Order: sequence, then C-alpha cells, then structure tokens
Amino acid sequence: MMTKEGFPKYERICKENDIALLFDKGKGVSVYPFRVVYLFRRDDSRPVTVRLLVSVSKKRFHHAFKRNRVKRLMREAWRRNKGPLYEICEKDNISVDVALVYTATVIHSYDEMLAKTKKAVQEIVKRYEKHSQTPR
RNA sequence: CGAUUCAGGCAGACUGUCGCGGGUCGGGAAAGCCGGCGCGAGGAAAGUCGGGACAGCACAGAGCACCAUACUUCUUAACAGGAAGGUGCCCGAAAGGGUAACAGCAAGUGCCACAGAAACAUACCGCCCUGAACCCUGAGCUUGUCGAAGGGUCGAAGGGUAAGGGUGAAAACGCGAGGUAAGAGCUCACGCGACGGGUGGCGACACUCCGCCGAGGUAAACCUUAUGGGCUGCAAGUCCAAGUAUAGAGACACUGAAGCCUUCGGGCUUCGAGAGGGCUGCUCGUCCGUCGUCUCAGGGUAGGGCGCUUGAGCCUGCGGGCGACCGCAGGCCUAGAGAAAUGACAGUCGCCCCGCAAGGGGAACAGAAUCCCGCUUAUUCGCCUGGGUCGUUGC
Repeated sequence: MMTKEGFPKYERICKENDIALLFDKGKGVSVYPFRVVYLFRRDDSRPVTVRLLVSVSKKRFHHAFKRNRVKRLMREAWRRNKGPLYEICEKDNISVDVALVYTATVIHSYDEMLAKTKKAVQEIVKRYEKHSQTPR
C-alpha cells in the first residue's frame, strides 16, 4: 500500500514546470509556521501520488546548516503525517502536489513540527472535502 | 603542582526502530517491485583572497601598452604560500621574540602645505672684506672749490660667508680641533653614508681592510630596472533530444472568399485578387515562385546522459635534508547529489561543570556541489600529547 511512511524520489517535486504550475494554479493557506500551497490534479498516466516541496528561505536563515536542519525536520514530520492525504486521493483517484514554505524565523523542535504538519494535512483534507461536496 | 607560550592531534562511542542518496549482488518479463551487503560532510566543508589541473574560445613571430610581483637562497605543478637566512625598526637586563609596500630619488621629470630670506642652490638678520661720498686732523706749496699720509660713533655700492639667529616635518653629514678677514670637509681625529677594490659567504649581506668622495626628502608621485601574465570559468564544455516554429531539400496540389441552386459531375451571382523576379526596354510567350498538404532535414527548447571523482591521493615503514620538503618500499579505495542525500526518535556508556550523595546541567564553530595546493576568518572560560620560559614545594 502507498500509505507507508517512506519518502521516495517520486514523492518530491523537482521539475521546474511542476513547481511553476503549483504556485501559479495552487491554493494557499497559512498554518503557522508554514505557508501551505496545494494543487489537486488528475493524471491517469501515473499512479496516485502525494508530492511535496519544502522551502526555507535564505532570507530567514542565513546559515546553510540551519536551513538543512529545518528542511530535514519538515520532511521527517511530513512522511509521518501524510497518510490521510493518500486515503482521500485513492478514494477519488486524484493526485496532489503540496508545497510547505517555512515562514518562522526560529527552528521549532521535532515534536512541534509533527503537530503542525499534522494540522496542515488535516486542513488540506478538510478543504478538499468541502470543495467536492459543493455542486459544480 | 600551577601559570604562560609554541607545535601537533581530537571534534563523543555503541545498540535498536523508522527514513534518505549512490554503489553492488540475488530474485523478477519489468516496475515508483522484493531482499542481502557495503559506503555516505569538515578542520575549517566557510570567505572565494592567491596559485594550479581541466575545459572552451583566441593566437605566426616580435614589440608597445596595461596589470601583477619586488631583500636572498631553497621548496613546490604553481603561488602574493611555506622553510631557512640577511637587513632596518620595536619590545626585552639578557636569552630571545615580534614586525616590515624590504629594488632604484648619487638616471630623468614633478612635488615639498603653513612658516621661512631660502625647500636645492637661495643671503633676511648677523659676521667679515673692499669702499665712493662726507667729517676730523693735516705734511706740502702753485695759497686753492689744492691736498700726500692718517683717523672716523658715518657707509652709497660691490663682494665673501651656511659658524650663529629665527622658520619648519625636513636647512647643506654630525661633533671637536686646526685654520681664516669672517667662515666653510678647506684640513685633521672620531663617527655616519655613497661608489670602486679586497676578504668571507651560493646569495641577500658582513668586515677594527684599502682607495675615492660628501650628494635634503618623496617612487602607497610619474617613472626606471628585473621577472611573470591571452580571455573566460563545470551555469566550463560535450552528447542524445519530445513539443512548437522553420531558412533549406523533395513530392503532391493550385485563382480566393461569401451566398444561392444541384441530378453532387458542377453551375450561377456578388466582392476581392490576378503580386514579385529572370529571359529583351515594351507586348506576348515561357520559367522560377507566391498560397496549401505531406515527408526529409539542420540547428535547438523542455528533459536526459557524459564531464563526476584514482588523485600533485591517503596510511605505515625506511632513508636524505637544519627545515619547508623529497626519494623508495608495502598497503588502501575513502561522498558524488542535482529544487540538491548524509536525517529523526529512544536507550546505554564515556567526557566536562555543580553537588557529600541522590541527582541536575553542558558539548562549540559550522553543511560537500569539477578537483587539488595554500592563505584568511569562526570555534567550547573543551579535551589530549610534546617542547620552551617563569613561579612554588620536595629530593
């Protein structure tokens, strides 16, 4: 099953075009300490995939080792909490791209990262279900 | 034992669970499949400051310009690095240590504020010499608006003088003596400095040596001399190449649009077009072509591959050298990503600090991006090893 807690290459957004599309068409919501941008997209050529992009700006963290630390914590927390997104995606056979942009200026602990990413995932699920219930 | 200083080293370890990037082996038709094994940040990975390797472009040779370097020798692939040494300056009682834009202003040119007479050949004051004129005295005889000689508290003018005064950051090598009209390296002793020679040293340079000389400073002023330097950087560069558009090649087709009628072959009406070029200036004719479709094609975007880690490599031993470093032998393979892996959690042990103890607290600076050699900066009131110096105690 896809709900296991790995984080392989195909679950990361690497292509420049994909990133441009995500930030151009995606919907944004702020869940401190993140800004979340997500985009549901139907693509029958690939299996159902939840993909992630993490971003920590050089403006907020000047030192490379601090940026690395934040990104690693974010990825670690994400792979623990992404399960609910796979549930709804497999139910509706749809993929989703998510970008997490770190907006705080201090490094939060791993436990806080876990809690906040969980909240972010729940927020995306809630908004998706609300949107799919409204008649088009 | 403590303090201080120099040199070198370390940068917690192990286990479990989950996860990531390469590699490799096995299964599988294959996979974004399954499993095993092994590797996966630093001493500065940092700053990007020097130097190279490598790559592309440029390039006959030489010169000019420009830039860089600048005590010597050695070291190195190379360097503005390093080692050993020289010289000046600074600290120190000494031993010793630190430091230097450390070639040339006795090649040329420029500049040297203010002050001062003068900033490189100049005389303001002062000193000294000559001394017109004037004054005093006045031999003499031609008795004059004469005048030898002498003197003067007067001194036009000319000249000498850099010892003294004053100015300045700096004033004619310093100081003493001789000397002189007064003075002056004019002469002499001592000292300082330049050049030539001698001796020692590979050399920078040194010397209680000899000769000759005395010349302001400034080259982070132009400049001179010597040496070196093409430019750009792995986002270099190179290979494959979807889609879209298309100069080019080939084939086919060929007046265009709208409306109406139709037996679907076509017909009628209206509007627009009938362009351009060659063969002859014009007309005709003819050829190329304009417009459309398809195929080929080249360059090339997205994307992907290579470059990409075996190298001036690391470790150990022996040998050479004061040293930087070099030689030989044996062993080892030690990250290679690409919106960018090297992580998370738990436990045990070790280290440091506080505490009698239970226990509590702490662990810096910081993250590979083509690769090396250096330099610089950051780093725990950290730890370990060795050397020097000083202090205290004991023998």
